[in-house]
Amino acid sequence: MAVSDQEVRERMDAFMQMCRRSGLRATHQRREVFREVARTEEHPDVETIYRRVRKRVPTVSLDTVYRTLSLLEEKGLLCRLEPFSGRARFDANTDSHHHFICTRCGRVRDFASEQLDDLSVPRELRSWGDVRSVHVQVRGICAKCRG
Amino acid sequence: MAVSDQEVRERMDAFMQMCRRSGLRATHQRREVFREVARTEEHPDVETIYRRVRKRVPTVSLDTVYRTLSLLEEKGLLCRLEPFSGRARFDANTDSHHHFICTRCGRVRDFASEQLDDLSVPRELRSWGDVRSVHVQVRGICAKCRG
DNA sequence: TTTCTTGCAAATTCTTTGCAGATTA
DNA sequence: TAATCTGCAAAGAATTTGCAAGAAA
Repeated sequence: MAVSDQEVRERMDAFMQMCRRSGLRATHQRREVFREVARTEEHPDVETIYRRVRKRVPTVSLDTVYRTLSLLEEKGLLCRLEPFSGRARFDANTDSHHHFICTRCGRVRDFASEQLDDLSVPRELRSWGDVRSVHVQVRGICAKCRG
Repeated sequence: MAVSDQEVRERMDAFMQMCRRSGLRATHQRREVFREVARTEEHPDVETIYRRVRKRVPTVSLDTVYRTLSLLEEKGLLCRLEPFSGRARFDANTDSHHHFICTRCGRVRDFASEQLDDLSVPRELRSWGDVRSVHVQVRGICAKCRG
């Protein structure tokens, strides 16, 4: 679950570089927010990150954590697990199918594929738990947005 | 984008059957909420469903739409596009990777797979837009939850 | 200094809940 | 009738924003 020291160092370097390139300030708060996400593979939520950062930066505020995470996402240093989930969206198609998602407008289009349905996933997964289903998410820019 | 009349009819039948089996009432409101999701492939959000249902059931309230959608999801008649997105979660791994998600506890575990990275998606997708990346989401019950 | 950043507090947005009256089987 | 549903209004959770004070180049 923990990321190697080596890897964390590389990620921190990438962060410092990004700041220099973008003319942003690598403040104490920003460094510690990024470090908390960079050092783990457990994909913490905002509240968790906030709680952990506060141990080292007791005065940090929750909205700074939010602002920093948005910034880091925008700069490509991290991404959110479900990027298009501002509001709940529903699907009455209960057959197995997959999704093409336009990363610009958020539109989602279904597609079916027998080939993708019986995709074989790495053997190691079996020791992690019972696999119930496999969903493929294809991301890109839709024809409408491409213009 | 529109679902065939035949398919819509079948979905409505499944809904009526579910109500009977579960001892739930197939009220006007519930029927129209389900119909709105069942008749389209565009995956509408709650507000959109509400707006459309109101055309036929002007007195329906937003919270009834919410309650009905939860109920329908629970009964397996529909599902939400991003089921695990109560709060935002972050990932500092910018290399291509995939996710195993436990549908019980929500824990997410990364895995890499060259084979999955160059998955070939159906040809038809190319006409929908530029494909940028492919993410595989494996859902199941993790070893810890299985007990 | 001068621009960028932070913390506070309040606002927004999305979703859920308690309750009394209306509705359905 | 008897249990279930609905609409209303208010509460709750997650996230965003305006602003004045504070920190970094």
